[in-house]
Amino acid sequence: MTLQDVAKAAKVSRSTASEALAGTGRMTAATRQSVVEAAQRLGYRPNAVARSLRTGRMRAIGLHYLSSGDRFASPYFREFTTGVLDVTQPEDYDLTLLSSNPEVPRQALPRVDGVIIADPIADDLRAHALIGSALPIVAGELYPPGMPSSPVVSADHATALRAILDHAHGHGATRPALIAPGPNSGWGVLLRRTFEEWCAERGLPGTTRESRFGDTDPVAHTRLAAALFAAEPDTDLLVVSSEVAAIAALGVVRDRGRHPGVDVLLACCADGPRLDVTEPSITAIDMRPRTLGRECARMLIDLLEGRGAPQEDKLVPAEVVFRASTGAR
Amino acid sequence: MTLQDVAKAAKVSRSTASEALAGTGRMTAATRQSVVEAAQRLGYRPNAVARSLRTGRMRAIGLHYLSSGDRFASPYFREFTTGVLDVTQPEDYDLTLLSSNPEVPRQALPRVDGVIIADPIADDLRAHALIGSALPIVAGELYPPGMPSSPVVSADHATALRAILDHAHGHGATRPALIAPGPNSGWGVLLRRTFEEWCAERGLPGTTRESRFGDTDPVAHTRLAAALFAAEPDTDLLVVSSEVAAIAALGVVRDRGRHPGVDVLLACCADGPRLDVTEPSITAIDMRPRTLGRECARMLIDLLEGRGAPQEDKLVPAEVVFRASTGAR
DNA sequence: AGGCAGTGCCGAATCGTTCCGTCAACGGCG
DNA sequence: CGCCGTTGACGGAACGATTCGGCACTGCCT
Repeated sequence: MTLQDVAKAAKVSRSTASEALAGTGRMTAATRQSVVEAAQRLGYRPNAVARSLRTGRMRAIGLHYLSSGDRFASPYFREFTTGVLDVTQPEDYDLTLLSSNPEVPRQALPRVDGVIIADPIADDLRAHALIGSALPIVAGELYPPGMPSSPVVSADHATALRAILDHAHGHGATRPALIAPGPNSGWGVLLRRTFEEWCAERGLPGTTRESRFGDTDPVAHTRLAAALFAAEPDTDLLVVSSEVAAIAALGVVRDRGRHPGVDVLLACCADGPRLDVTEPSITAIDMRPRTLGRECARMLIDLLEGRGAPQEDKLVPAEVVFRASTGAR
Repeated sequence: MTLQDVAKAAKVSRSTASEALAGTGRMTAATRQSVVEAAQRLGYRPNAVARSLRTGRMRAIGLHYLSSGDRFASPYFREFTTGVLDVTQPEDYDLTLLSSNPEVPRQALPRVDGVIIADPIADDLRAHALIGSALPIVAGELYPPGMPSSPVVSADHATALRAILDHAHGHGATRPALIAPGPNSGWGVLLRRTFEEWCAERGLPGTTRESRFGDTDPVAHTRLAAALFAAEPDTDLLVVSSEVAAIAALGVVRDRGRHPGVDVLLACCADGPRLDVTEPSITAIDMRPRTLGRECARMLIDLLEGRGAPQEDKLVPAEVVFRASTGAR
């Protein structure tokens, strides 16, 4: 059922049929009408692929995660995706979750008008390929250093982290430590830099350790926290990056006979549902993933539709949820 | 950067270039090599749209929800989607969340090889359009009566519901009631039929009420439950369909001075995170959305790749999580 | 030498649209 | 009557790949 068939049925040429249905071109109302009726009658539906080939437009945007399958199990990415849908839906864009099976590197360019890269990671080859593809790209969260970049929408982790540090300092903490991802994640870099700057400003000795971005293995996190306390037994404030790490850290603090929320303050850079129900509950940064997703999609679509001109990086506020682990009652 | 350019650079024809890169055709190793190098050098990436137009294959499947934006906020659909990704990812298929902005009905056929319809609803025009499109379709959950259908993967709600009813009956319940969605959802129809059959088998008087599929307004559910108890004050077992409805029902039971889990047993046909923390916690059916998503994707991809031939409906087991509301200690 | 089987590469058609240039018909006007 | 502007519709060239039949050439066998 192609345009050709409709044209034949309406006894006009392909081009006339096309223009009739598109509402463009010059023709009598009667002609247009008869084409529309023929299309209706035959149940004609335009072939989106052919149309896209001709026009170069897809009305779809892509979403790329480092290994989507696993990532998608995390509440953060689900929320992020929901935020993206909040915008693509009313704008009538499809959202394509780009496959990222690392064993089958995709050669061809995705069938989308632009791509959102959620949390770009330095060694993600697919992300590099996308960035090098001339497709419009918007990133959710900062690029790690040395990665080719694009406009970025990120949460204001720095301000939020400082709020936590200030708060803990106000409660008497003077031996802070940070466990955060290494330099392959822009987020880790920012956390570390912010932490170190803050320590320098206060003249405090800051300890840092490096975790693996996206690591959900509690054992690894426990080991990391234990090693940190072994080396720096006087630590009285520990900031970790992920929910899993926070829960692991809680266990380690307890095992050492210390009292979380009292003589060791604990905080997490990424809020999660479990942090509210631990004992004590754990202070965390709400990164506003849904808002972030929304802003990414908004920026990308504005870019594609040529609305506004800005295309500058955007910072969305993040909020600290203070809980018992930093002394809140 | 098209195949043409590569061909020119390698001093061969378009067709030879195409075949060289695809690994097909007959040519000397040297020729093939030089094409590959030219492609490499020029940074050539095949245009997926052109390729799809020619071959008719997209290597992408679509996912349709009734109004994706909202739906996607629900844990059920997120889990379902994660399950779909579990399969599409390793198979290297993209997953397109089909836009379903109801105000801009899509004319064109989606750029996908097949579609999964999650929870088909009778009055969903887009679902009808998809089914009528000759694209391979797999549905997650039963079709409502009167809807054109396709292979279906569904959870075994009937067995699970019967398990709940039997269990409650064993605890002495003799006045059962069911509040479930009406005939526009296959799920609602199944629940109602199962309930009525069970009541008939036991010779018990069963009361039923109709809720709106996907309704997340607590007020509506409260009203429904209150009306039910007003009409049938002796009800000693209430089964509702959704998390929101269950929590609303709990309130209603309490307001009437009855004791949920003791003199009124309560159960829900769809488990959710909050049902575990209510007081008393509420017995519910775990519909295994992730498994369901996986099975849908598996079936669709098998269909597309021509593997196996079955394409028969599939039933995945659902499990009842017995909690305090049905008398579990 | 002539025939025949292989080999290596190319030309051209095709997928279904969109869009621009062209053209015949027609009516109005000087 | 001849010219011109307008109208309505059409033809054909893209868009960028895939695919297959065919053609020239080589080398071997008889």
